[in-house]
Amino acid sequence: MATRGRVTMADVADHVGVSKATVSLVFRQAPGVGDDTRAAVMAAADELGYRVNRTAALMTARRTHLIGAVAQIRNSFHAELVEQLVRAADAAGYEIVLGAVTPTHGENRVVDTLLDFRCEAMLLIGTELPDAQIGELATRVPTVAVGRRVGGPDVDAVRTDDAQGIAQVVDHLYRLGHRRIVHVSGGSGAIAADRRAGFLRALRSYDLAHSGSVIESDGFTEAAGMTAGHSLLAGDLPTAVVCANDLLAVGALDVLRSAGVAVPEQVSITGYDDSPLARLGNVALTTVSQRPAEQADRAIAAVIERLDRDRTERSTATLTPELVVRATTGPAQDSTLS
Amino acid sequence: MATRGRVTMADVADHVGVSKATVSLVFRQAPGVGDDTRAAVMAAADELGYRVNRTAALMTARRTHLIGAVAQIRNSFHAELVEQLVRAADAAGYEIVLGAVTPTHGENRVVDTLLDFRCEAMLLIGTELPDAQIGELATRVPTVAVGRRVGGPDVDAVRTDDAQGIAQVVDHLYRLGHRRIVHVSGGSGAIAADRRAGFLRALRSYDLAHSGSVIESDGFTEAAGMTAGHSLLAGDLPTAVVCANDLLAVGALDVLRSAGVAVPEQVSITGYDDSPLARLGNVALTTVSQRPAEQADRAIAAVIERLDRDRTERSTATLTPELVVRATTGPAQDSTLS
DNA sequence: CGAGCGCGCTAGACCGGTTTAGTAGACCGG
DNA sequence: CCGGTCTACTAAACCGGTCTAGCGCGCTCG
Repeated sequence: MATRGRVTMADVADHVGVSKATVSLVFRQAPGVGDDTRAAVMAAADELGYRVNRTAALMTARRTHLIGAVAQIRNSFHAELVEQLVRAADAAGYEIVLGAVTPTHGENRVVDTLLDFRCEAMLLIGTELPDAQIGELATRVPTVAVGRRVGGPDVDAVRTDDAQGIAQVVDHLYRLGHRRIVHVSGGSGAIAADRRAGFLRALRSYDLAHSGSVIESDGFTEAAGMTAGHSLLAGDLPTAVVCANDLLAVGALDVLRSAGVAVPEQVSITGYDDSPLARLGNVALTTVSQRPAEQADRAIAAVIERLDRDRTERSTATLTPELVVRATTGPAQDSTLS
Repeated sequence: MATRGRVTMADVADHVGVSKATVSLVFRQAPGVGDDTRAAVMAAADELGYRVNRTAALMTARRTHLIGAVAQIRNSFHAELVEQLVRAADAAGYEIVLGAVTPTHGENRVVDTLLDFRCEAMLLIGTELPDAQIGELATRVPTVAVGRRVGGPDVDAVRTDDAQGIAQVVDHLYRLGHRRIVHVSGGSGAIAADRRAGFLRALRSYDLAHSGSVIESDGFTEAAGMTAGHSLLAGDLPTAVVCANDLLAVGALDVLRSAGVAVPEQVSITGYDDSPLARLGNVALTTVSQRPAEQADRAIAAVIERLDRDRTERSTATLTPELVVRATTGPAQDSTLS
């Protein structure tokens, strides 16, 4: 049944009649072993069912080739990004160790666990940790914040330009004739702040600051979006609602439609992330793509430059997000043009 | 910057003037250390910034208290289950190591990686691996298949009764007057097979076998659901469509609605999993809950019985799934009652 | 008052690899 | 025939913990 006495390197060595060191060399494809010996070792390993013990190997090896990724797997955009990271890391000869942030397991806890696994670098996806903590982490291990602006001299950042993304949305709506535009914000985190600021700036650039407003919500969730939807209904309906992410948009969309508001005829709604959710036919949300594949490539590249090429200066990559127009936006209805 | 010379247990021991062993005892909260010594060690560790090296600890310790979980994080039902597993494992003093199955990282690869991390048990969520492979894995390490029926004497299984869940759906539809019911299957895996069989059996029990049929699809994805939707449109529309999971249902729903088919007025549609997706207001899918919290509790319990209580006989738990009626099912439209 | 016990602590082996320093033998030019 | 270099391989130290056996000491109890 269960192989209690695991097969070890010494077993293989004995079986072939060579030393542990030789077996080690063979398994790391290191040079300096004759072809026949190599073959004999492989054969014996095969026969005995030997597998290198990763844990033991990690102990002495200076390198682990492990990269930690912290993500909220419930968020489908995060899930997609993780898939891309796995792909990109794989291509570079690294492995992603995934830490799932859940209601019961906060980011700090997850980071600690990943450090315990001796990850050589850390990718923080959509993190809401304070800058100071990220900075401190970065002194221990190369750290890349994905999807968010971050301070600190040692922290790399890969993100799309949220302000620009929101500006694209506002521009799109403006061209459709919208003038009274409301932003549903995503709470108090750094990402929400960037998007809110981008929204306000875009409004000003169109001289719409007087006719726009912001609804604060308490997070990037569908529930928060529903609450925001109710606030919208309670007041004077705008012609367009710019939500800070897709989940918020879906929540708001739901409440408005249930209340008999036609979308996009009466009110246009937009999201952010282009998550798989937004792509669903029944949702078909106009949104902004954060280019997960490119972000993943950049993030892995940043890690590798530090790990394998001794880069020490900070690196930041800001990609241009991409507006994805779907079915929740349309021409403003007899807008009260100024 | 980076602390090259990591602080080790010996450093802490020297600093306090005790032995390595004592420091080890303190950090494992083991008994046999005086309160003052304990405090002194903690203080020194704190001062030096010491953290136990998990990798080293894993090497000798017979126990790792790690449980591997293999999941497709893109599937929001899986993501939810993982969250529950993390919670349940935490409560039992274990930690979940999450392996993400992605298009580029198959289940086998993920399992190998998790074994390398010396997980003491393995949870396979919605696995599509062949029974033989699962059985072989189970001889190495306690294994629980979550959400699927599985053979093999050593493999524990926690699942909901898919046949019964589908039967509940069919019953619900029957009471609404539906007679011509089509099943959209989820491919060739074990889970899809169970649901298909359950559907056919339910039809027979209502003597509807002649008026029902099955559309085969190539997986549990939205894309497959869309393909199925097109097949439906190409033929004689049934009054109800029972999909093998929520993603399929959402895909089919999308295609049908785009084609002008009213749901649920003209055709009722159901899913399976009660994933967060199904709960979205705009989707509001009638579906079947697989009780993720309970399944997680049982799965962890099964693991713990093997690990901590030496159970060796196989254990299977089959929970009763729960029909969740939402907005995609309604009375059959002037059904062609026999 | 001495044997017996439990507590607090320690020395040193050990886990399963990697790595370093070094050896034995083949080969080669002079 | 000798010194030198290269190749194939090995012994032993080492990584940073855990664990076992055991030791000294103060207490209790007959």
